[in-house]
Amino acid sequence: MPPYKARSESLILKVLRILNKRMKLTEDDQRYYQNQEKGFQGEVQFDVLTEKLQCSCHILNDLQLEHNKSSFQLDSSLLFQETYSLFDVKNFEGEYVYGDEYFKTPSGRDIQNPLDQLKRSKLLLSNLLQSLGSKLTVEAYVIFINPQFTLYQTPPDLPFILPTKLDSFMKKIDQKPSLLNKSHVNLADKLISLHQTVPPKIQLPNYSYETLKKGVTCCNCDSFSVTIVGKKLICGKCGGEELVTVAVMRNVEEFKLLFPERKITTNVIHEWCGVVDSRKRISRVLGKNLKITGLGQWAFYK
DNA sequence: TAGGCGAGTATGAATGGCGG
DNA sequence: CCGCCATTCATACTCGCCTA
Repeated sequence: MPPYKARSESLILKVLRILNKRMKLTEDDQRYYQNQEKGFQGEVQFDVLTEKLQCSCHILNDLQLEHNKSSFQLDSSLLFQETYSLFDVKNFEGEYVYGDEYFKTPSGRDIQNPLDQLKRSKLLLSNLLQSLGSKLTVEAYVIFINPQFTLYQTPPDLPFILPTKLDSFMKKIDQKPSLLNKSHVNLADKLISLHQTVPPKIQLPNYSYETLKKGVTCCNCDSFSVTIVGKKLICGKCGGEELVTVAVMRNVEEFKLLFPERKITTNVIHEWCGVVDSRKRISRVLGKNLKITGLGQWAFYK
């Protein structure tokens, strides 16, 4: 069953991916980026499992909500007839020892116990649902998706689903008796409408147009060693091919993500794309795919 | 004499026509 | 499709004049 609300990469992850190939990230930023990437991969892996469910439920991924001025995020959630299950997906890897505040590891790189966060989300969601007039019971779980994760001395009765228990847990969920009606669709739509696309400001690495590497990257392998042959962009590393038009627009999207406040003009994109030496070609591509506003020197694309 | 105002000039980016 | 070139056009800049 496809999700009722699909997941997409967060803005932060998208920007980090672009920055990672166009500049040298500091060690901290690099680690932060890898964590984001890993977290996202974990969520996607869990999506595979929820989409396999046969039971009657709505899958709502990646909701950013707010209640009483407190915002909270639901990685993954399932709307059943009588219950609303939310899942915090963690892609931790390695061996840890349970602690109330931290999961400890001999290497000293401890990670925070996600339980408090989970309780907070659960409470906020319960209150939000109540304020919307819904009587659903909220259940909350932390899903440890990575098979290479072990947590020693885990107290019993925690809402933790460890990798070895994941299969049976999903089976149990699938047997939940549930029949959905119009009110559930309404609630799902309501929650989606409350979803905030602009997540709370998160610190991004410092970057500037001047210091970023310009050029078009290969759509397969992110390499900058691409050349233009006729209508196509050929990658010297992996041999990947892509229409120049498509490649330029892909680059424009990257530019927009990195510099949302800057105006898109032929010259800017010409410089940004590097390999395309004809300004006119850029201008044509932009004209075809975007809407031009203004005239002459002050024309820009939207 | 300093500051405000506006006409005239410079600028720089897109466009359209043309030949290849 | 591509590059070249003349043309166009909105705004920025300059500078002189008028007023307090």
